[in-house]
Amino acid sequence: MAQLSNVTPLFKDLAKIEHDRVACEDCSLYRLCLPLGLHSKDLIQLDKIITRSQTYKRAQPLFEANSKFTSLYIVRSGSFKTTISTNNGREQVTGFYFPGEFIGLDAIHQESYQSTAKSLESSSVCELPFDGLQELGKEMPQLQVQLLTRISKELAGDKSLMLLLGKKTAGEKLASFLLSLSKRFSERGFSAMDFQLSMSRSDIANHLGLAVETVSRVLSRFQEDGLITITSKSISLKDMDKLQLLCG
Amino acid sequence: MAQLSNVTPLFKDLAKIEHDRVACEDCSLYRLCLPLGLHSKDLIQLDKIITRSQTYKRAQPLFEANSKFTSLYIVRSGSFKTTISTNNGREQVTGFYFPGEFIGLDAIHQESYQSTAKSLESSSVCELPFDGLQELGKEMPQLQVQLLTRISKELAGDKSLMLLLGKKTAGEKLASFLLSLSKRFSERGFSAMDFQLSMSRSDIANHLGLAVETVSRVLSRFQEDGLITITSKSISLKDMDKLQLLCG
DNA sequence: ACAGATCATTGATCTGGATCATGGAAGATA
DNA sequence: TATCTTCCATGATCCAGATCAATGATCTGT
Repeated sequence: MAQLSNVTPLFKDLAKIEHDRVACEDCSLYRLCLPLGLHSKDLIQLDKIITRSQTYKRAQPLFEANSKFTSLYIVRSGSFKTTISTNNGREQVTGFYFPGEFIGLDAIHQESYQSTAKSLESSSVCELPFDGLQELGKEMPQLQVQLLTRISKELAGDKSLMLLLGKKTAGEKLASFLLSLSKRFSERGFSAMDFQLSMSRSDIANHLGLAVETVSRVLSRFQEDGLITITSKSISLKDMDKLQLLCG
Repeated sequence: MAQLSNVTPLFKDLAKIEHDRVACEDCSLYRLCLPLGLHSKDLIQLDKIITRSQTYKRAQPLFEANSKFTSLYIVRSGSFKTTISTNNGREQVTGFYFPGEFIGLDAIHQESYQSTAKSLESSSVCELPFDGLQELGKEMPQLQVQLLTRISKELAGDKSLMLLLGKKTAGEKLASFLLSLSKRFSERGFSAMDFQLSMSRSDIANHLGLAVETVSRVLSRFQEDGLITITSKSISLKDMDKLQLLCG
């Protein structure tokens, strides 16, 4: 079967870059991002404390667990995963992050990051030093509201994931996962039906509390049943209604 | 074997009440609660928007999923559980809440609660209307910081729970759960070794992604191995070091 | 104080998904 | 272009924990 031999990295060009100098106001992520709802003059203030990163190559860490917490990050292009570990080294993928999404929110309450964040492909971020953000927050309540809203949304997502991990079968897990990706992609102006999986099968398996082999098998089954077409990293959802039903 | 025939409800008297009129300043939960770090005059403002509830009896809902989101709640006495459900009615216990802890943070980003909260025993709460809180927040950045810190802490806890649900064995799950309760009780000035389980075995099982029978068996095994003593709702941790090791 | 309902414990059996094993495809490195 | 390594798919086997079943303990309401 023909494979796409040279897959374009996901979201690479979503934020039109000139990496290091694009004001929030001009960024194509604006409507998905933190600044939404801020006044233009506030936006300029915010802009001042943001650092736009250079490119992270695949698998490069954004921060490591237990390192000092200094900044929140917003994905600018590409994608990331976060993981936490047990003492004896078992690892759990706690989330995948796409453009406009925050990374590091779970560290705010303490001195150091509790997860490790790694890029899944060639990616970039906006760095928001937390001290600076708090300073700004004193004069810009709307910024605090935004932050609170975002973190609440992540919390809600994690509660749903608990339901998935605790109560769903392998098939339900995969169906839920694919539809959740689909939703996030379409919110970002991409096709809800056809997209690239920037993460490996084993990242998916780990995130959903499954073995890689199970993920492979279930995806193959979904394909046989005409629910999806999948070749390596490219997936196409053929029957979203049936997938929806399958979610449990 | 002798059972405690009439177990005193957990935490019933922690917040010395006179239910409806105890200023935050005088509340025994002060150091665990939201107001921590606020100036005295701010505290008075905060006090004004807080409603102190009457007693919720066992299994009484604090709010239901899909009802309109209006308020955050802080447990004042007793304890609560929150649950979410799949479309086809399977339920996941997403958290247990003790005095000084927030309920409803995952609803901030939307119009309605996404979970249902029910009391586990005779309990009471402080109700914080979210609109009022936001108004206050505009003049009291410290309040926003507190809120952000609390929600981040819950987020971090949920990430750890994902690790537990996805990667731990039944024994590791129970050991982690018991130690986590122990920690929270001792933070509240109670014994870290001896406490009451206000939730049923089936709530525990559900929360940890196990069957009730498994919870029973593992607890019995822990008892045989001298790690704990347990009679109905009363538990006593006999070997915290070994339990710690068992967490994985 | 009693009856019915719910909750907890323990044993017997079953199963979904893990683990083990293999071979092939696709990136990475040089 | 060859070699190494990681990733993915699929088959065979196994097991931790689910499910089924039965009994006793505890709670609730009257």
